[in-house]
Parts: sequence; C-alpha cells; structure tokens
Amino acid sequence: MTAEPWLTQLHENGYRLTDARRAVVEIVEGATRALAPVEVYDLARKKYRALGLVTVYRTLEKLEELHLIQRVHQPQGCQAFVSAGHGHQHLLLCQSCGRVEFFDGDDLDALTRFIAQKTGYQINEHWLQLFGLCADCRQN
Amino acid sequence: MTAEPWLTQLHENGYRLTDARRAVVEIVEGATRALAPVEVYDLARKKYRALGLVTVYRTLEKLEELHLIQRVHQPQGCQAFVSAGHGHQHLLLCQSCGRVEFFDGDDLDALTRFIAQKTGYQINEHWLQLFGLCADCRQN
DNA sequence: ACACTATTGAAAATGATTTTCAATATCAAA
DNA sequence: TTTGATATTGAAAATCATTTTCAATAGTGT
Repeated sequence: MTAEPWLTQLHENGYRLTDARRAVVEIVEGATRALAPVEVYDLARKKYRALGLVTVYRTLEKLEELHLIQRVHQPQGCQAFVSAGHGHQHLLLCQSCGRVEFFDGDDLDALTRFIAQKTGYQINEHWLQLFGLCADCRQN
Repeated sequence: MTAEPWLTQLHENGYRLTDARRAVVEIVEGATRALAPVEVYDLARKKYRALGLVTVYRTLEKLEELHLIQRVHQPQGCQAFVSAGHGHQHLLLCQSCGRVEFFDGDDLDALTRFIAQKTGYQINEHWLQLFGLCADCRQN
C-alpha cells in the first residue's frame, strides 16, 4: 500500500522518476475512490506545486499501460481511474461517496456457456460491476 | 422492429414529430451495433440531408430519457448508443464488428449476497457485459 | 388557415484531452 | 563527480466531443 512498488515498476520499464510522477503516483495509489485527471491534478499539486495537468494525463496513461491503474466506468462518466485489482477482480462502487472495493469469486462460466450456445458467439471476456452504498453511507 | 412505436412514444410524451427526428429514429432503431452520435449523423443524413449534428445529440438525449436507447460502454469509448433491451437485460458485444445482442437470465443473487456480507455494502445494481466474437466474425 | 411555441441548424462556447515545442531534469557512462 | 544524451516537463495551441445561444422555421391543436 505504498507508492514504492509503482515507482519501481515505472523505473524498470525505462521511465524516469521525477517529482511530477512521484506526486501523481502517491495520490492515485493512496486513493480509496476513483479520481478524474483534474482531481488527481488538484490533489497532487498540494505535494508538488509546479505540476501541470498535461503531465497528469501523461502519467495516468503510463500507469494504465503498466496495468497499475484502470479506468472506471460510471453512469456519471468514464474519466476516473483507480489502482487496479490483482488477478481476476471486479469493482464494487459506492453510489454516494464513490468508494471503490474489489471482489472476485464471480462464477459466470455456466452463464457464458449458455449464452455462447444460444447466440453462437465465442465469449472472451466479461465486465461486471456492482453499485450500492458502503457501510458508512448506509448510516445517513 | 419498426420505427413507428418509437415515434408514437415521442409523440405521447409531448414531443413533435419532425423529419429530423424520424431520420435519427430510423437509423438507431434499425442498427445492429452501437452507434456514436457522428455515425448516426452520417447515416441519417442519407435520409434527411438537412439534418444537423446538434439535433442528433438532442434527439439521442430524448430517446435515452424515454429508455428507448442506452449508452454502451466499451474499451474504445463510451459514446455509442443502442436500442435498449426490455426488462432486465445485459449486452453481449462482438469485439470485431461491434454487433450487439441482449441476454438475460443472469443470476447474481448468491454473489451479491456474499459480497454484501463481506464488504458491508448494500448492493443496489449491477452492470454485466460480455465481449466476444459473433458467429460471422468467428469464421475469419 | 391560424397562432402558439417547440424545434431546427449554424455559429459560438465549453470542457476534456492531445499535440507541439523550447527549457529543464534524470540517469547511465565516463 | 561531472557530463552529455535524451526523456520529461509545463505552457500554449490544437483538436475533438458536446452544449448553449439565437433567430428562422415547422408542427400541432384549434
């Protein structure tokens, strides 16, 4: 849960470690909800004032390419990113505060086999996302 | 599978029936794959030359509001729309030609109960989407 | 046929993202 | 260390998708 591994990953893939990248990584890695580029910009600039929005975009692009983060699709928009889950995982999003949780253990084999047979498709992949209210937000 | 019911719906909801709307409805209603606004514009202009792109946006907005169409989220982007499924349905998308099929019969109750208990969330909704190759595209 | 007003397309405005570019900072090699 | 090749930077401009504004026009009920 620290930024180090991400920085190492970047470095190992031939990217230089800069203050701008460190600031972006720290914010995104530590977030409990999906953040849009501007949000990352606003938060990261508290750590590194000179940061430019363009660099945020460029850094997010690289983190996504290295599968360290993933884009989150929501009814309100699809610009936000969260740190990626490990292995086969899906997202559970709080509709009130935006908090993100990962889960696995979905077994869609029977369903996909059935749909494949019915439609003639060869099914390669699936997206599953749950929406609800987190424990905290249920109180209010 | 004709445009009439959609036009009726529009009319019943107090919207006027215009040539522009008819052209957009005919294209979207008859499509077998999700179309982005510009694609609708290009196709619909073959039926109604004077159509403006702005009107396409405005008409799609109304169709979505009436639940006649729905936005489709894909790895390449989230701008496209398809005619909406009836009741509780999910999408199956061909990764090659973009063809869209609907399916139902997913039973996620056990999963959502399990996740709800594990995370403390109250789960309200889910998004499920399958990706693969349609029968035609499998040949190639 | 009329009158009210919703709808239209064009142009301008907005918002998100990408490209361009000259200045600067990183890092491997000396 | 210092150095030098070059990856990275932020700002400004460009691009792309979408929305707003507005005056002209077309649909609808009477």
